[in-house]
Amino acid sequence: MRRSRADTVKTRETIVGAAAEEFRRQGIAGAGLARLMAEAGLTHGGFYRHFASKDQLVEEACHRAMLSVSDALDRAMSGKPPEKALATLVGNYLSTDHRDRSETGCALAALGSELARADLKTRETATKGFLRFAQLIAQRLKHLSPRKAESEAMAAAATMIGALTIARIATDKRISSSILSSARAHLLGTIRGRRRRRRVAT
Amino acid sequence: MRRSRADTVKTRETIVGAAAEEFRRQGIAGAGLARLMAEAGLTHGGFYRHFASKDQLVEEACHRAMLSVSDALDRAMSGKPPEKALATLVGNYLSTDHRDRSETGCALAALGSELARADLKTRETATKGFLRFAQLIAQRLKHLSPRKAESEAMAAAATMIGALTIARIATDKRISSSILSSARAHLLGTIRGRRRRRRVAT
DNA sequence: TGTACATCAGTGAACGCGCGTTCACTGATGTAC
DNA sequence: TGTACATCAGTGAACGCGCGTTCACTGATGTAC
Repeated sequence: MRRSRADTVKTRETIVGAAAEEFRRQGIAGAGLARLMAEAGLTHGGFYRHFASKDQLVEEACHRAMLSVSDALDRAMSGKPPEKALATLVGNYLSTDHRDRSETGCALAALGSELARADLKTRETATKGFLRFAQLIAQRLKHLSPRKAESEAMAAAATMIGALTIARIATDKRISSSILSSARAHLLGTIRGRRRRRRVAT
Repeated sequence: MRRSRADTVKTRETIVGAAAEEFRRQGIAGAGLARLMAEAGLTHGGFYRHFASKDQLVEEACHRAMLSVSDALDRAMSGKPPEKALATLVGNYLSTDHRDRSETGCALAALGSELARADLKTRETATKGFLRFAQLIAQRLKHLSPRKAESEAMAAAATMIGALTIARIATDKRISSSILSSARAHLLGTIRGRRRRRRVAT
């Protein structure tokens, strides 16, 4: 039966939320609409009252997932000085916790290779999410020119996404952890290392 | 009708080769056995004379794909001094050519997030491929201790895989290219930069 | 404010489709004498 | 070396299944008077 406008909005949010988790857990192709709707407490028939297609849900779920992760990282860094903030970001992103909870983590790491084959709108959303992620880093690289900071931030973001993806592929926990810690060490080295070396030089 | 033993071996190779391309092109879930067998010049019914399941083909195709890429990189570097060799590797891997031809490129970038959900054997094969890739780098970081070289090589490999994956998501060519060039600049900077800075210091 | 009617969120059955997998069948290859 | 038979690579139809999507139906909500 018909629901109130407020309920309708809430239902839609619930579906997007369930999708954002399910896609990151099972992959886009691996997550079926029927199961996903059931997880949102609904039957699958009602899906098309809210969305034109699965692709549209993918785009919105991707958007939601990206925002929630970069917001969480932003919050974790808030108030901290640049170097500490970056260490926090790197530590949080490249944690075993993040690795073991892909359903609430970074969509680019959870869905990267599938997103490359997604439709245009979804890819644009994912790209914007990546740029926002890179910007969280860039704005804290104060010792670099804006251009160089943007470039270094993109590389750092790519390192984190790649390392998390590979750490999830590895079945051997020791190897998986060493991938994460190698990336952490490298990134912290490029943040702090520059400064320390400069001090030695002068 | 029955084929000669030599033909049987050749057919199997053809299927694995077609699969290695098709999986990287369409994704693992997106590549169907019927189409894949047709591409190998066969009907789908004969598939199970060669493989126990799709999963087994995924594992073998992944293995083949990884070997062909690291062999190609190894060949491109052969005979070159370490620093030049690394620059070649980085330049080849992070090229627009590699980005635009995922079907013959690195399986970790083309299938990363799907491999994280693949079966155990496939994930082990993919992990070994990653470690081999990292080793191609590590053995050329002669100015570092073996342990540090391994760690830095893993981080560099993760950077390349992540950057290529994101470059394939971006629909805007300018953004896509700037992701590749940012990662290239960063990696070449960590190879050459260290040395230059050390000279300044001493 | 109360009544009559249109709207539409959600249900559950059904659609066609392509998937991975199985199977009876074929005829050339491989084996045994 | 030649013959008789077993093997099995490849074919093409068929299996059940879950997929995304559609639809007739329901009844509470929203709207118009």
